Amino acid sequence: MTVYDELVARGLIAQVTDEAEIKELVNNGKAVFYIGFDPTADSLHVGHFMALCLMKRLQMAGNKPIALIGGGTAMIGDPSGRTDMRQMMTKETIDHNVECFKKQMSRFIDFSDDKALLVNNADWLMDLNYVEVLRDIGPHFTVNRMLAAECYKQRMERGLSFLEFNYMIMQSFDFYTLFQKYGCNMEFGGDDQWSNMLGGTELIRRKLGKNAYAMTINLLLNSEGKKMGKTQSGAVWLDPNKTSPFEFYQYWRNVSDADVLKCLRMLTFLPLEQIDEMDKWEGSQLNQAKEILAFELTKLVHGEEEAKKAEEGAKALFTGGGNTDNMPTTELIADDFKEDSIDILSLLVKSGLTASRNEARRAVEQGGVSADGEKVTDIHTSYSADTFSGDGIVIKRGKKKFAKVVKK
RNA sequence: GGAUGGAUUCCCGAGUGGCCAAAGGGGACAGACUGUAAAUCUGCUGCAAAUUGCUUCGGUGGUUCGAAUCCACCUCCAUCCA
Repeated sequence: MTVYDELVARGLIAQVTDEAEIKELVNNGKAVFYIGFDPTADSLHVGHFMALCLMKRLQMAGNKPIALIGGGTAMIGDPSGRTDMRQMMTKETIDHNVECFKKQMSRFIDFSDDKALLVNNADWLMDLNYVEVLRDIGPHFTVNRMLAAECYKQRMERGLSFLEFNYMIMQSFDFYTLFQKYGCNMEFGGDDQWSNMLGGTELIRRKLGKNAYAMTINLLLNSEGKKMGKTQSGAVWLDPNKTSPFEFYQYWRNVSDADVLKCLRMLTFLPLEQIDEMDKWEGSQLNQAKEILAFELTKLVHGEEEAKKAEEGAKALFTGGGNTDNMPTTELIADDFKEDSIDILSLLVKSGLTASRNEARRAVEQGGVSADGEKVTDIHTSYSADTFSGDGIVIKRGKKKFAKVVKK
């Protein structure tokens, strides 16, 4: 099976500019392609992860990836797919984020021996001269066409600033620059980037009279049509300090039935035959597929050791037995105790299981809290300091949130 | 620059002097049912020393016994006109 066919089979490809040509390039390792990542946060998230996987797949097939970090474009802010204007970011924040991105990326993509490139568009965007750019690039874009672009449509009603309007031009300029500098002939990106990417291919055709190609990856949507990789508290991050390997594992362990197979296909490197086999599974058997998905992804992102720990931890909590070593642990110090004991509400807040005492109170009143397997029914329950010596006790809030509390 | 309308809790949105910690919906959280799924039903959703107290309706000041609600100024947003 060729790489291209595999990408199709995995449901990754959304739109392409010229299928025949792209197939030819990609399958024969002749593509030099780039994917842009705007450093809007200090960690990559699941959406980026998908793009990185795609890079890896294509790199394994002999193509050369260029990871572009948008240190310059982040100064503008991409309006695509957004209903509100982005918060403007300071130069310092962006620089910091760029560093974080670089570190994380090098864990996935092999940049050694020129096998892949890592570039920052701040290097060529920041010193541009306004009038020169206008004269150089401006004539090749018409406002009419730009306004017709899908990515601006929803913003037409709510207002689109001139700043953001220019994003497409900046991104097109990136492609144009990479094409000349590195012979980059293809751009990949999320499907919401389609219009921005076409801007680049058009610019290259008009300025240089050469063909360049673009291909978009399907966004990872769940069965309800919402972007995956988001939780109530924000994105699922790849940085273990922002989303612990355990939480990461749990996120995938808990995807809905309808989404497991799609995730396996799009995100993991498991052979398609094996995934097709799982496609036949039904009902509770799908839980196994979810375990595989969670394990595989945690392994890719955090390494095998962490993946095993997360899996063990999960088993310990949900199926009983096992060890609790890897559970998030809170240490209590002497000051936390009043008259040598601590009440359940304080305990819940201390361990981060609830945000406030009010929330803790509610959780207890609704029967959602237990300590060492015993349901707590009284909000005045308190525990003596001795309880926490040794292995401490395990507090459970709801079905899926646990914390171990020990005395320091 | 001018005219008009607007800013309410996580989001949408009602409230136009006391009965307002603020309707309704969404989301989130918890319980039941389950498979750590979905759907459904129920509860719940500012904070705390908790039959009470404190902080919150864009900002700052004012009127009033009492202000999300009235007045003044300011900031921001939308629509129309330039």
